[in-house]
Amino acid sequence: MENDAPAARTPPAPPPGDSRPPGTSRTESGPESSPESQPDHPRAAAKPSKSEQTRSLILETALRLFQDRGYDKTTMRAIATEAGVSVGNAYYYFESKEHLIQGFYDRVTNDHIEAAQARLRGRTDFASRLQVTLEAWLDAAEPYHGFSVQFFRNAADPDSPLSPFSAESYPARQTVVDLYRDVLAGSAMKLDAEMAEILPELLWLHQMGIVLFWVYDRSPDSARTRDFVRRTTPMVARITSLSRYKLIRPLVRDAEKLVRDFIVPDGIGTHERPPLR
Amino acid sequence: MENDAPAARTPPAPPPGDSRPPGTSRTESGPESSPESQPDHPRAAAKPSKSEQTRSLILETALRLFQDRGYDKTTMRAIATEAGVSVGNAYYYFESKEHLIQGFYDRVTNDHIEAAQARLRGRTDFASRLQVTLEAWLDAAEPYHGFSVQFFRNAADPDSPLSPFSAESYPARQTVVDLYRDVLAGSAMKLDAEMAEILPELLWLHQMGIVLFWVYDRSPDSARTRDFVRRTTPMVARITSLSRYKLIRPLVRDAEKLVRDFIVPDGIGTHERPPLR
DNA sequence: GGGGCGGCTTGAACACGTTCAAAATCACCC
DNA sequence: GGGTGATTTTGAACGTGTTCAAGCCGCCCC
Repeated sequence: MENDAPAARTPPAPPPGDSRPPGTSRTESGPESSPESQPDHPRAAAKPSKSEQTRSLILETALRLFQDRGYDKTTMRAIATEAGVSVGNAYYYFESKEHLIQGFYDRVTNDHIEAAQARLRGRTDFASRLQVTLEAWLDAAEPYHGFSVQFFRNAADPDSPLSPFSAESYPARQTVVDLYRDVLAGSAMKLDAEMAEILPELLWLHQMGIVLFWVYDRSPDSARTRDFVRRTTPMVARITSLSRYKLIRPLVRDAEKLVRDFIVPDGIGTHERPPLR
Repeated sequence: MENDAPAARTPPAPPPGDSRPPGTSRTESGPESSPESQPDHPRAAAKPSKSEQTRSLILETALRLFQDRGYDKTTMRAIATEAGVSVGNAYYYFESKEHLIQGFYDRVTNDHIEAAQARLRGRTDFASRLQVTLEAWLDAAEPYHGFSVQFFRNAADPDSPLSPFSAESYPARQTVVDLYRDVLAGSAMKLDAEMAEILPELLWLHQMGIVLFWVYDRSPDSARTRDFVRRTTPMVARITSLSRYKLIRPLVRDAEKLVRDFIVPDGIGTHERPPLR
């Protein structure tokens, strides 16, 4: 939407450098997440610059209102007013209303990883590790089930920067893939080296599938999804374990190639799709 | 969205009866498609009432503009102007801009069914029947690949009437399920009677999966999706054939129950399965 | 102090989807 | 023809997401 043909009225160009104000890594500035872009002060616990304060104030307010009134009924004006800033200011920190949802996603991801790691400690059975990891996600996401649909509407658009396959989503995605790498590594399961490299990504995809299921699930407390996880995890584990055998590996490779093809590389921008025909 | 809390400003009630103006069956009134829903006047070839003319004029215009400029860049004002009517008039016939997309979907569905039936004639091998059916869909949909994303954004919202699982989508969905019933019935494959009842729905779901893949597929002429279909169809056929065996059937039943749970029942008449053709 | 300079903030203005009360047109009967 | 009620059509107005030119503020250097 932003790199479409200009709206014919936009004169010069974007004011802030190119995209994001400072201190704006996609994965929320959790206590000790991966010191990604700028490993400036790995120690300095909190240096909430004025800018960062404003940013998170807006985000907090938005998420609160989203939960209270739902996404659609929360206007940007309301968010701004409630946060005590101007609309324009909200847009200075977030490219669009939808980008605020990314905040929710980042938060869930962080909570998930933390909770999962706690539950994984001491467990070595792979199926069990996989199951607790997925359940940890469900627990982390449950409070936001109400407007998760909004998030998924964007996920369905491969062009949206909010799509889990997008380049912009790369850091967040990688964090989760790493989690699954750990789920595998910490298990007693024997694995081929190449498969150990490939499987985490596929397990991430599997989680995406579960999430899709969950979005559609209306049962109280997402009981149906939980049931689904409980029942299918052993199957997935079995398949994973089969990847040891030469016979199966090519299949796994194919699957991985497939995923990789859909992930838009962290390179030049979006394949501008011409207006068709 | 329409049955949320009222907008507090809408005084009495909707002006047109309850929902749709006359002559507005969901499956498009193609020139000589299958005289489906109402075989009232099997003869009267065309009685395009003024109302119906206006409606289809608007739809045609919209679809044309969508193809020319893309969905986002086509404004309701542009559609109305181009069609020579007022914006309000467009809204008289279509609840929203997104509902216009339903027109595209209906059209593709009709084209698909027609093409599939032609290609099915003479074929008895199930795998082959399945494959040509899916390929027929790809061919029918290709011209609209450009804005298929738009359609799928809504599909991702279980609440949207545009979701393939919605009650409003019931007729269109049923038409396709019937097609798959035929794909099965016309094949040489032996089937358990109960499975024959259940499988068409699952094959429909399978098609939805392919569609999802296709939406994301950027390869020229959707080559990757075609490849995918070619490679996975035999597998699906094998699984289908396995449903003959007692051991597998419960699994199929489970899968079907799952689908059924997500499909929102058609308002009043719970799940009546209408006479199949 | 003054003069930049760059990050931050503002709010009016814009474009677009959508609504609605009123007007126009049609259908039908006396 | 004329009346009457339904159907269709109109376009101004509204609310919302988004943009942008202009202003503000803190900081550094002379």
